[in-house]
Amino acid sequence: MVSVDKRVAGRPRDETLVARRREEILPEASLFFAEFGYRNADVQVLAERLKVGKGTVYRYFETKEALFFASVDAGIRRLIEAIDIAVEGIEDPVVHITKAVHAYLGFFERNPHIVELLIIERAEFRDREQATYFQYKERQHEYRLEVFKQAIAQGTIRPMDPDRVMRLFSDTLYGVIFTNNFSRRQVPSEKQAEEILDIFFNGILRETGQA
Amino acid sequence: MVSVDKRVAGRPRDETLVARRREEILPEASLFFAEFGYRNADVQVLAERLKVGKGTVYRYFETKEALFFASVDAGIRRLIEAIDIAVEGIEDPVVHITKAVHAYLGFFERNPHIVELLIIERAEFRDREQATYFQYKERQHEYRLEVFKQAIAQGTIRPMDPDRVMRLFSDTLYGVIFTNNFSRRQVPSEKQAEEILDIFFNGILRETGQA
Amino acid sequence: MVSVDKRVAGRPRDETLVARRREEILPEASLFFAEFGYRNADVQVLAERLKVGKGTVYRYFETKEALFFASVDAGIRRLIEAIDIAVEGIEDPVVHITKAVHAYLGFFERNPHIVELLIIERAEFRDREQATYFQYKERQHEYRLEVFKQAIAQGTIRPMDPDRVMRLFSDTLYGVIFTNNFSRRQVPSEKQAEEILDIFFNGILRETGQA
Amino acid sequence: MVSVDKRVAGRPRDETLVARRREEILPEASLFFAEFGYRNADVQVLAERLKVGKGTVYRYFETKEALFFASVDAGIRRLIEAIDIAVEGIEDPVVHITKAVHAYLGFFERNPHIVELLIIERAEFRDREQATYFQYKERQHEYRLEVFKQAIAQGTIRPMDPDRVMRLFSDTLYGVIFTNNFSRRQVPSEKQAEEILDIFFNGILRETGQA
DNA sequence: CATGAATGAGTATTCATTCAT
DNA sequence: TATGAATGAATACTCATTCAT
Repeated sequence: MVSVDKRVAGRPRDETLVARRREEILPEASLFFAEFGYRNADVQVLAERLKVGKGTVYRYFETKEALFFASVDAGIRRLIEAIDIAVEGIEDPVVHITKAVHAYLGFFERNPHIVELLIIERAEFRDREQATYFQYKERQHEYRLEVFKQAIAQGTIRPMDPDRVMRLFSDTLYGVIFTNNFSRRQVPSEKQAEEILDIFFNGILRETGQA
Repeated sequence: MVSVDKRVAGRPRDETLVARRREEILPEASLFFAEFGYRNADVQVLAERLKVGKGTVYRYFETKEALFFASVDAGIRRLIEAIDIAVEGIEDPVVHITKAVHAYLGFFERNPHIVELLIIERAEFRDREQATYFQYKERQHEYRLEVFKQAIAQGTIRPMDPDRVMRLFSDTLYGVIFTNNFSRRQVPSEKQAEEILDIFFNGILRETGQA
Repeated sequence: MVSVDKRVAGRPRDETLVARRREEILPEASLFFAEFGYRNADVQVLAERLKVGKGTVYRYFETKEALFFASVDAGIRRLIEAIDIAVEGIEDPVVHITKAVHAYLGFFERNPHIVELLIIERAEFRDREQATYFQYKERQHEYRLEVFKQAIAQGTIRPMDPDRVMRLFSDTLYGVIFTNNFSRRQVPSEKQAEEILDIFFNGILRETGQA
Repeated sequence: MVSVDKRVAGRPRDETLVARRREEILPEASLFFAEFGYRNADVQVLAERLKVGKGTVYRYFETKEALFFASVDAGIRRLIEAIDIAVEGIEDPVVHITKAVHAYLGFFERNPHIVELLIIERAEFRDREQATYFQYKERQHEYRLEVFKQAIAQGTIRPMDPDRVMRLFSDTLYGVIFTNNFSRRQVPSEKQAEEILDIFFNGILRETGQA
């Protein structure tokens, strides 16, 4: 991730430049799309914010669309990273899940504009096979699933379909970040995470038993 | 100069026509926006589908934007209605909630394109104070909240903040319909509702007790 | 001009109706075009003002263009009439001219919107062979010219080309009504007429004699 | 992240280009509006005549309206210039006036389309406080008035209100150029100027006295 | 490499006119 | 005859993308 500067001989390798420029452009582009949406976002304006020529943006990203996807992509990658770091080395499944939920909500609390990108992607590119977010999610799926399976195996979680539990977890989180964004709620992510976990873990009925 | 003010009748103005035409246009418009998104939706194309002139569409809806909002609006109203009918007269809070969840998911199973409209509204009109969906939700809020309070009062639901429970419920459902839509999941709504309710009511941990 | 009501037998003759309706529509149409210009004038709006259906307007005037020309035409005809009445039976050429100038300016003082029509006609229909105004003017030309010739013959006016004098007279008046309109001057027409006649008759130089 | 703010120059911004392009576009635009009027003038067509893309026109003029006003403006400025040059350094008021009248009529003889622009401006933008022409005229007013006052003071022009004389002069000229344009008269401007001056200076009556 | 000038496809909206009732 | 619902041609303006400098 950190590009080592191979400036050994006379001319720095282009490879580096391209990567560097892209890294410079993307964060601004994310904020930019989040602010204006896709269609209303004028590349000229982005170029001005970046203090570069419009042509330069196009030099590093083939099309506006590619730039947008790269922005979403970078956001998702950072989300995955944040979660990975949070759960790194955690053995206990319940703690694992807890940490993951906190990391997820915390990430979007710190990067609210990334939610916008997800919405925009879906709204503008309705026919893409799978939105970026879900592509990544699929890749993480097996790994995360393991945690649930483990918890069930060790009896912490009652016997249920791990897949559906996991799906519901992630749907809920997804719904929460959307709704936070839509309604401009200001609940601290820490507190929100605890509430969610409480209900998910313990249910809402007094007599635990059956629905 | 000399002439009776009210002359021969001419074609009488059909007072119900406006309402009728709008009813004819809206369902098609909903599908249309859901298919193309807002910006990519060419009113000309909608007119062709409706087999009317473009001017006719504009005769009944001031602008494309107004048409879009009317489409979203109609969708939400139908959702609210569907839920209201489902819970009508149900006294028991748990049954009430159960019915509502089924109605909600069932509605979007039958009207998947309405999810698209919600997404599009948010993506295109990011600065609207509150998206249509949430405006309606707020209105229903107090009423739905009562159900949770009742359930807590009668001891069915353990003592918790009814507001946050309700929020989480609705966030989850919201996340579920979005995710269903995004990932084109084909889980029957009935089954999905049951899963959600099971987890919400009972939690996922075997030993109920600790957070 | 005053349509006699031939309502003798059962059904009134259509001829009358057509004329009557046109007479009802024209004055309103004149004001209407003067207010909005030609392109910005929406026939629908005119119809509303007249409290008739849009189709009715089209029943009596083939096209919007025809309606506009008819409006201009009616205005010009009224101008000519006003002048004719003013100079009727006046023998003395100087008095004749004086009366005509007063009548001309007085007419446009009372009917300022007709100036607008002249301007609009020219602006919108730049390629018409001769604007309505000038068609009428040509017809009056010979007759008015006679007055000048007479005045020259009898020595009141010094020997000059009667045609050019007359043209300049009319150009000046034309310029005056335009400028009055443009600059929204509020000089009473009586006074303005006198000023013009003073200068035209006597010139501005102290020593009268040669150019 | 590490990068010098000012990178390789790239294509330098040509500061004079904007001015140059506007100069190139305006004359064609003037002819174009004069030919079609405002509403009938399709910017696409203008672009074709200029052999540039439509976007280029819009790059240098915000809107069609702005382009039109700029055209009128440029015309008027050239008129004022032409007159200023003609009267430069002329002391004698009568000669001054004479030169000015010649310059005025000569200008419109050479630039007949500018008359059209004045008419169009009035017809299309009826509610503008003061048409461009009159804005400029006001600015020149005081200066021109001085000439008349001088002539009266030195006794060349008989005692009269200098303001009304000047107004009538300019109204007449205005009427003349309009009428020339409308009726497509082909009188050489030199001759026309002389005629006007003859009548204005000397009047038309044989016995000079007063009306 | 970097730039920004040029381009033209794409689209909402208006309104004169028609014609069924 | 009177009406007004329906129509679709017409057009300003935006902005992604290209490419000469």
